[in-house]
Amino acid sequence: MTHEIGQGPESSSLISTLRERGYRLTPQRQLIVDILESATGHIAPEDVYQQVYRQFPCVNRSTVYRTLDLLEELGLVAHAHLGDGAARYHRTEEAGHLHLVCHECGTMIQIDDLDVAADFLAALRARHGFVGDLTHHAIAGQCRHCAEKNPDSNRQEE
Amino acid sequence: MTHEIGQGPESSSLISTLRERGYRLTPQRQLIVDILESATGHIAPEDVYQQVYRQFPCVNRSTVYRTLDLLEELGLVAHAHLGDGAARYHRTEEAGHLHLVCHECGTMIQIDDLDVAADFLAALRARHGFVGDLTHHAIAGQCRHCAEKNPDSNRQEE
DNA sequence: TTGATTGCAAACCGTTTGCATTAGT
DNA sequence: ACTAATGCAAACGGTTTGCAATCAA
Repeated sequence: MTHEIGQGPESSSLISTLRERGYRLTPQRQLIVDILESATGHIAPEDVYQQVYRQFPCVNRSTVYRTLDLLEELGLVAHAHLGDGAARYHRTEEAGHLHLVCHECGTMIQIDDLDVAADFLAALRARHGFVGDLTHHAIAGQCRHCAEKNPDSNRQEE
Repeated sequence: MTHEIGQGPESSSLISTLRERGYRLTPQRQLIVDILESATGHIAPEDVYQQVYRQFPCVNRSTVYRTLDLLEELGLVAHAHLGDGAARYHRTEEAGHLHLVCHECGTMIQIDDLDVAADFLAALRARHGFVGDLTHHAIAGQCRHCAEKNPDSNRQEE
């Protein structure tokens, strides 16, 4: 890497976190963190890479993956699986969402208020000692529209 | 395919379903259906293929995939994503299960009684018109053991 | 006979890996 | 100087595809 990568304004918490844990501060990491910090909501590794690439085509995809892994280890980001292909990353600062994905039309409903799930999660915890996280996998099903149009209860598709 | 593939005892409902819908009854399809019918619980395409292969090595993986797709279209099987790699197929006759997967130790808890989720699903339906199916994706989280050992609420891993 | 179904091989997508080189500390 | 981090290229697992050959109807 010979090109210069300017450091974003918000890297300070990252920098200290990295240093504390003995990791090195590289331009690539700064860039990727900056991108994650300016992104809203969920973003796939490929999207991160595309944004990186626009600025610095020399940065490699695998570095994006490795950096996302690192940031997840450090607790700065987390990923979720929304049913389709790639995982989606988001800053852990941001509140988690529930994702309802219709397996007929593909519509995704995002639910910010996690209270709907509170009793269910409490029951899982009480009965099985399991601390569930419903934000990690999308919830499959039929959206209102498709349920009205096609009210079968047997079908299950992606 | 020159080898003979005997037809299982339970193919009759499939045969009629196929014929009704204008599909052809091939030995490959019979074999795969027989395997699915003698299998208990969830089974990955690769597992199906391995069992097929043991009996008839000439049958191709892609035929397994295509047949699973077809059977799903016909409503005879459904698939679920349990967090790790491959999808798992099961007969739709069999009751659905909830799968709780610990993202720290990998333990999977299977819950046959879907009542735990009933109120939650009812709430989703009432508030968003969404008919959710919690059996399609595993629920991520921490199992009892890991939650006691490592009670952080921030971490999220596969 | 003829179109659905198969086998094959190759491609696909998202991700991971081994290794030599580079560059933070 | 030392070793973590990178770029590269190749592999991975799971799945899908285009096409010519086959075979159930």
